[in-house]
Amino acid sequence: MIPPIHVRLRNAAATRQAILDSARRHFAREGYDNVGLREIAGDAGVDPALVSRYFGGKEQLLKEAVRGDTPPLFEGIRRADLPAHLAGLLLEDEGDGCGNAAEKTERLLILLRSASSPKASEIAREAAGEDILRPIAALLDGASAEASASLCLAILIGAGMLRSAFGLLRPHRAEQAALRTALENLFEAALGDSGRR
Amino acid sequence: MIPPIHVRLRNAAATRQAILDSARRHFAREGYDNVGLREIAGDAGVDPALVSRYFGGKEQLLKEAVRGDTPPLFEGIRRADLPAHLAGLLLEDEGDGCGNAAEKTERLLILLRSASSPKASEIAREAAGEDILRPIAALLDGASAEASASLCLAILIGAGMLRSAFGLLRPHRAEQAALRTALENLFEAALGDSGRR
DNA sequence: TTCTCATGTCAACACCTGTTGACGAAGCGG
DNA sequence: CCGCTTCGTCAACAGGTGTTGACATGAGAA
Repeated sequence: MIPPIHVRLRNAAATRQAILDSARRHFAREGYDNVGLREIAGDAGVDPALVSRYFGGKEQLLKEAVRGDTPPLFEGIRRADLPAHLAGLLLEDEGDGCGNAAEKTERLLILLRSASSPKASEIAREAAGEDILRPIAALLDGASAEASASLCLAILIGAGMLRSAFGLLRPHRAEQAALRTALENLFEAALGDSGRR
Repeated sequence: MIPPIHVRLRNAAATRQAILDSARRHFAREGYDNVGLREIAGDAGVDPALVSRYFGGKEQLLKEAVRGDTPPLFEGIRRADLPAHLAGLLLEDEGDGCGNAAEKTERLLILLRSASSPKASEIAREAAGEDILRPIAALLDGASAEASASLCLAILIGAGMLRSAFGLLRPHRAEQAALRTALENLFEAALGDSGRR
């Protein structure tokens, strides 16, 4: 189902990237401490020891998986686009349909699935603040900008959790548009009266 | 900080209850697989072996902790009261201020903090459906009743997660009322046009 | 008391985790 | 060829988990 390239002879950079990709996939789908280094290394076609060796530990691996080279979640987004964009981040997490999440929302999935772990929650919290809360709040103004952004993050986490862990909020094609507009309305309500800057 | 009664001589029913109480506290605050049987047993003043012996395993303990004797979350609630009641469930999770969550919302915390664990997610999913989704949907009508209830659950999970794992959405006294009304508006938006039955 | 059974304790098991040190082997310049 | 560095593998470790069987000890009955 997930066939990575196992033929990769003594190329340090490629091996490192393969580990990072495998880690992103697994962290996003299972969460930080529901997956072992042996699984991550196995899917990368590598010995588990290399993970600790290259990244200096599982926590560092999570840090690089969360930060790393992925594009920012909010770029060129305006206040008026926010609800639709947020709903899109949630609903497009199926990606290419091969079980791989879309690259842009993979980080979001990693964050929300690793929030419960005590080892990972600090990393997740920091990344969520930097990558989600701050960009959203920057688009708003008024005293309630931060609170509104927090509510949006809450919806992201809750709805993402329902989808990825509970299998809920995954309607058929016919109802998908309805869910999207419902989510957009919800995000709009979370933003409240935080006007355009 | 949490001193349970360690003097409990050979009373099977009382020890069972003590284990269950300790498990509820820990599951609600740390989540299913972030706490060990040794911690739960330790706070109950009991040998860890007794947990497996009385409940037949950690998973069964979670099942009893989630079901159990606690009162239902939605009782005597009408459609018009729903937003305020849902917001109350979230904001009153501090309980007596001694670190113990209010009994009524403890179950909610157990559910949302154990949703990520693969061992516990099935139990959490089932309990969430029975104790939250179904009661909410029962108060609504129309084709979108289930979807609206799912959105409410998403807000509960997300906001609860932000509060318990990230420490967010915990305003000072002055802003507490504002958060409450913001949450009520959010739940109202999630309910959408699902009218009163 | 003595017998008995429920109740609780102890130590150990088997399993899994992340991590590391010692070793092997490929690539490459000499 | 040799020597050397980089890359990868192997086995093992220390720590933690849930669980279980053997043993101790309480309370109550005969």
